[in-house]
Amino acid sequence: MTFGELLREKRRTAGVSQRELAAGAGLDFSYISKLENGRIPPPAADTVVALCRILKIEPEELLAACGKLPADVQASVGASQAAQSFLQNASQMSLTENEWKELSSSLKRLRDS
Amino acid sequence: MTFGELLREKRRTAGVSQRELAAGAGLDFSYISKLENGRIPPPAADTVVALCRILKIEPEELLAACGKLPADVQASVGASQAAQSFLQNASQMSLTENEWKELSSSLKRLRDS
DNA sequence: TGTGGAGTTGACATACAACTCAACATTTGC
DNA sequence: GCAAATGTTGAGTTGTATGTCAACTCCACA
Repeated sequence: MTFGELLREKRRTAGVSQRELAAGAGLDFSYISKLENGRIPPPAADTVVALCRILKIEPEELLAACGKLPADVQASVGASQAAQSFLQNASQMSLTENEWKELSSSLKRLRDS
Repeated sequence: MTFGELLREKRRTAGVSQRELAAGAGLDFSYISKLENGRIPPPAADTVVALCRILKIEPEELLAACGKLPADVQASVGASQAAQSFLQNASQMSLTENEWKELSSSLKRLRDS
């Protein structure tokens, strides 16, 4: 499932036209068309988030489909040395989705307890 | 401590000239000078890693000083939906260095046990 | 049939990242 | 004190990201 195919599916499900989606996100409608048809690479991560806001969906799935991190996440994670180490290890381990979910639980426990 | 100041310190500690460092990493020596003096923004993450290889140091500290993630890390983490969720939560929580280290322990336990 | 909504396409624009090159200045070893 | 090593600076280059604009097509339907 490419980014474009996914975007088209989500947009149709939301029942909006390319023009409506583009206007909501402050983009040109022709740009949406080219994205959906894979004519150009996926947009900037922050643009993906803006599109998801209009489509009223969580951005994770679309972000994952284009392999990008939102700018704020990138900044906060990139600035920490321990986070850099963590991510390098995680990257080398090729974690499964379930393993990432386990880490999310560990994350929650950090502050809950 | 800016990226440039840190780079200069690490380079001096390693006892190499700007020209030697640049040659090892396949760069122009004038580029190193400008980086050290903060005349230009930090280089691409992969270039930082290349510099660290020449300086024989671990890349995390320099990477953190410029807030960037290596391309391979970015790709592997960005492609996972669960990793996207994890990082968005982690980002919002503004984790301390120690908390990131705790998560590294959790990461290790995932596969050890 | 012709009009309006929806989508597609090609050409172009703009900005920034990530450098190089050539010239000059400064420092250091002897 | 001077030659070689080292460092600094300004201008220019190249590529990629991230789009816009104008022109077009296609289709439903009144």
